[in-house]
Amino acid sequence: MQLDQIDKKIVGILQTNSNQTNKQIALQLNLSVTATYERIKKLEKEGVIKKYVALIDHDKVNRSFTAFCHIKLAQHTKEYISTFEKEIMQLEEVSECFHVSGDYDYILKVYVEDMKAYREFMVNKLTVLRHIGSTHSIFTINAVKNSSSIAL
Amino acid sequence: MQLDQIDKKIVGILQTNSNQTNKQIALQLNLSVTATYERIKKLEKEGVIKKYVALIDHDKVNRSFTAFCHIKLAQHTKEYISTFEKEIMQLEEVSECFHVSGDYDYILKVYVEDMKAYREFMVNKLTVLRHIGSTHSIFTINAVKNSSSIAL
DNA sequence: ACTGAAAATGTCGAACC
DNA sequence: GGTTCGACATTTTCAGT
Repeated sequence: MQLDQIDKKIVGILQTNSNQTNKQIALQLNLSVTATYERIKKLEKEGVIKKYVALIDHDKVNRSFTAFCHIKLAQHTKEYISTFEKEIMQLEEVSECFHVSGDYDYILKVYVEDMKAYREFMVNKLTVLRHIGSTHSIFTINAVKNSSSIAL
Repeated sequence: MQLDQIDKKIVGILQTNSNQTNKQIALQLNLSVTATYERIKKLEKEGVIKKYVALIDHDKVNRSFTAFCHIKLAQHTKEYISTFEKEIMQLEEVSECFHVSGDYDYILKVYVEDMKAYREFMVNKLTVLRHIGSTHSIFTINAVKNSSSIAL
């Protein structure tokens, strides 16, 4: 699907705040409510907009501790990779997992309550996984910017 | 604010899909529409729910290339840190920026179209920033899991 | 892309368990 | 804390143009 300038603007608006009425969005676009409605429906249908979600304040739910965990597998066979990825998906503390280039194979983003909880996560959940070679943890001191949106 | 089990369930539901009607949510909670409505409003008012956003399919808008960029500052004075953080906020390619412990000072998550665009970002936008000591880039081969939600 | 109109929801007060 | 009922305002949704 090809996005024109108006579509891109809609995507920008909805990435910032999706809880606006069609009327409010139409106003920002200088478009009628129906035209806006149809464009949004199309973006949803085509899968450009994957879904709508609520973003939670980590501090208010005791998940202020963010860590990046770099992981090296013991081997790089197809079986090791696929097993590891399946298991990592099950860990609720892991909000993101990327297969990456470089010294390590995976980078995880982990949200837990505090350092104690992170230790428990490492000892009881992560290192019990088979196939893990080594890990390296980086702790965040402060989130300077933490956005879910992408610029178009 | 103290969250009970029902609140946590609401947060879970809205983190997965916020585009449901109160009625649909109430059904999942075995609660009345009004009770559901009031709990959600409270979560919003207290700031537990920060906002609602649309999530975009990166592939469909040509931002399939994800990189983690580790950055070391030249010095660690207050002035260097504050200037760097202000400048990094302005870069639209940077969706996340964390001040971290370890060998490097910052980790950025960068979304661009491809490697060529990443090179341009590095050369024209990142390395022109003053105060940067060194950088180390890690490229993602595959996103195994990429969620915005946190488990409660 | 716009107008107009029906159907569905959001919103909230009130009375009550 | 929870429920139900009711009612108005607002929105969504869609047909016709």
